[in-house]
Amino acid sequence: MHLQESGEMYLESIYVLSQKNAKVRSIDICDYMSYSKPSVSRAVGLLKNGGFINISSEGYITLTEIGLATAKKVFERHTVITNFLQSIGVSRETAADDACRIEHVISDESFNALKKQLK
Amino acid sequence: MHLQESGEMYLESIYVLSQKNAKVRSIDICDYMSYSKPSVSRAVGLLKNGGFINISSEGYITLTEIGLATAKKVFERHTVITNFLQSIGVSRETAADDACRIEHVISDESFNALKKQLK
DNA sequence: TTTAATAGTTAGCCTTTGCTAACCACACTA
DNA sequence: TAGTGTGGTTAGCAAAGGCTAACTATTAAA
Repeated sequence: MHLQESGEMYLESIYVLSQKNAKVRSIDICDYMSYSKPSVSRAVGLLKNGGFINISSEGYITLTEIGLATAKKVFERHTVITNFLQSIGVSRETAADDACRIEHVISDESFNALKKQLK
Repeated sequence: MHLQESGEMYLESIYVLSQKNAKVRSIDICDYMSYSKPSVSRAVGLLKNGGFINISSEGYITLTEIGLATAKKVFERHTVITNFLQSIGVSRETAADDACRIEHVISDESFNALKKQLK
């Protein structure tokens, strides 16, 4: 199942939230992403159908193996791109904002080249 | 009037086409972008309404001042990003493909940093 | 016990931007 | 004159992905 840019953002957010919160619910995603409850509700349903997350009966969200792998990949891109941009003089804030958008559209080849550059 | 990513792509295409063809019609954009006639017809109408292009009675499309400025800006981004990616070892083809998407989402700040890097 | 807050869902709207089907207008040719 | 090709438009569908309004269910507090 192919994941849209927005799906990647949701997975990344869930990953980040689960790094610091232990329990992640839809409402936490709403707060984190500043999206409405219905938007998150639908997205979460799609991610569940796609096999990227599991939802417990109490509403707690966990990443599946494939969901975690995807989230980690996107998150790594985010980190590397942010760091790279900062390394060439871009401000922390702008670097993070741009990384947020570039992470979804950059190819593996270019990403790896950027990563190499960073070392 | 704010321009969507797709609007930028159309303007850039019109700019590129007008560099080598003297006369640009909607059908040329169809061929160049591999979009259907109705898609291009609507996009062209929107760009005209937005004041980015003019259309002669014979159907020839020209960029207005603001349209040209926008197109040039996007095109410069495309060129700089492509060159930058190639300069760090990315293949010509992938660099161009990635530039095509990154050019629409990168901030001025990051773009200028990349450009500086290229010198 | 009734009320209020919190979490989530359902229904349905809106925009963007691609598409096909079908049509119009014009020019050229058999 | 009828048919054909070319360029463009209109009507309307579809998918993504945001939104609000309104509902349900559960828990907590007055």
